[in-house]
Amino acid sequence: MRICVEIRAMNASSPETSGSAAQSAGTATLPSGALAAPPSVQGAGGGSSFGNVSATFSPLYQQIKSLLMQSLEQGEWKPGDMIPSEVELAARFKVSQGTVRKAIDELAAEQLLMRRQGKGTFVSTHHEPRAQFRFLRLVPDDSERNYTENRILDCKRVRAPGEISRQLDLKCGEIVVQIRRLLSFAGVPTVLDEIWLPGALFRGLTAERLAEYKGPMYGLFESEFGTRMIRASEKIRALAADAASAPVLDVPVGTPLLSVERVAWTYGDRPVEVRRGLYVTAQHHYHNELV
Amino acid sequence: MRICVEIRAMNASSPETSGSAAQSAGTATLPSGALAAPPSVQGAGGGSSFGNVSATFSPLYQQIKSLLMQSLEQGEWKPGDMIPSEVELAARFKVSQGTVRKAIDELAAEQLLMRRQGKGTFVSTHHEPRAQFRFLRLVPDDSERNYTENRILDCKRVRAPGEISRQLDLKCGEIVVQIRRLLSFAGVPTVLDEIWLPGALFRGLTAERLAEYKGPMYGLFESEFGTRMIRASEKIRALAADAASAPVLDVPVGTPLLSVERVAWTYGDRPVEVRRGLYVTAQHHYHNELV
DNA sequence: TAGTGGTCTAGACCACGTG
DNA sequence: ACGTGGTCTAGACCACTAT
Repeated sequence: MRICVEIRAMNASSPETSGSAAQSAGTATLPSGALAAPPSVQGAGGGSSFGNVSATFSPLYQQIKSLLMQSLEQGEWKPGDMIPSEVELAARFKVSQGTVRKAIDELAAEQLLMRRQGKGTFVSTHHEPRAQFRFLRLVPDDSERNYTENRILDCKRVRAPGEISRQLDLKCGEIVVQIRRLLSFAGVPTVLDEIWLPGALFRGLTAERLAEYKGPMYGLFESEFGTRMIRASEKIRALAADAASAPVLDVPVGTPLLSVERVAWTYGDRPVEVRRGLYVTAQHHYHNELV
Repeated sequence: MRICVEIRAMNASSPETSGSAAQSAGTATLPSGALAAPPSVQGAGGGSSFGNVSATFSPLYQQIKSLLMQSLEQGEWKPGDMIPSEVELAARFKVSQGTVRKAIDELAAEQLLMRRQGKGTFVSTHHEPRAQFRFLRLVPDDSERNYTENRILDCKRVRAPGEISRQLDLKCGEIVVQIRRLLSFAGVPTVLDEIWLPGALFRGLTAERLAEYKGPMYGLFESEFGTRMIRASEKIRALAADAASAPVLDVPVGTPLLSVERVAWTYGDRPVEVRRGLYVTAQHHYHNELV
């Protein structure tokens, strides 16, 4: 099904330089076929030289950004893929390259795209080494960050506890995948995670699948389940190790631990993961940059 | 003393549109007087249509950014001030408005400047309400963030301990101001901070001065001591309250606390504060957004 | 109405990576 | 040599704010 996409709420006209015959861009309207995707363009119409409606104004580049985001979400370009060049996209959307550029700039700032000069613009992926520690802010006090030993303790499907279903926007009692896993650094148990994922999105996710997978967990989610984590929020507290966690982390009961509660979102601001971690901070710390 | 500033390592030429007589920008060289400030421009020279030296290439807008940063650092525009308009700056630096814009964009992203449509571009300040909680990431679990009770426990000048002098890039044994203060939320002691500042930069800083000052501490530093914190880095751990901190925070010895060690920088990547905080996270949490 | 930042265009050239 | 993103320019118009 192809739907006519109406971009361009209002628009600047072309430069009328002294004596030069620059072709007019005027108030064009993207005719169709630019994208086989449902439209999501807001903004009232308006001419280039008369009535302008200032309510619900959305810049062109924001509309382009939305369209690009849709293409990403719908998998027109997969993680790791190169997307069309700026010139191509400009032609597709019937806007200038500069406008496409500004849309891509924002998507790159949000880490959804990666620009590489001379090569192209690529869809980000959790598989590239750079992304390895994008969400794990725990770093060793002295050494470099190195690879991790990941032990899956548990993986089962359960009815979502109230708090979890609320955070995942699920109906009460819906099925979630519940994972427990232990991360060790240089043989030292350091991170005990408990993870909840919407069952509907992660059919076929088992402890075996998790255990045999080499690489970051978000990479697995992205490649095998088509769910890409693009943003997260964490709440951090200090907590004493209890009888359940202490033996797993190999610390005495009562040891102060970092409690890190994360919610992760995918496209469209949909929460798709709740993760509660307990971090041993004897040889590590949670790093944060304030700007 | 006025020094000739050599901007513009290499440069694009003007558009030679069909038949139009656009004036050439060519390979201009900022003659002088653009700014009464020491130059800091790197980048080798080069013509517009021959040999280009690719080593140490620095885009024009980065050079403009550096010059703007110098003006900020040297106080040509004070916190809260409006800086000259983009058009004015473009004229001053003999570049296009777009180039100035890109420089300002980056400075705004780094929170050094704030753009306000229709009004102008302003130097950020720690006094504006927005900046109040820019560096304090501890937020109440339930309620909104509200004002704070700030009690100065101590303020003295001491020889910097080894670790502190190292972090502040001071010579061993140099004098630092050491402050201890307690933050309470709704009457509940919550944050116990220990702060070290280079003594040379904070002459005249006393407990009285700190106590009587209403408003954020970084605001005081900015207004009264001309030192503006623009960036910080934190290391977070879980720690048990000890005999010294427990009574002040009104918690039992052994209570798990968040330990937050901050280093803050001013212009030129110079560290000017070390701060060690102990946070009670019974009713609060440290909030962090991952992107 | 004037001035500011914000958007958009069109075109030129540069730096980078690959053939 | 070619294609990609990156820089730079010049100019027009829009949105917002203050007067």
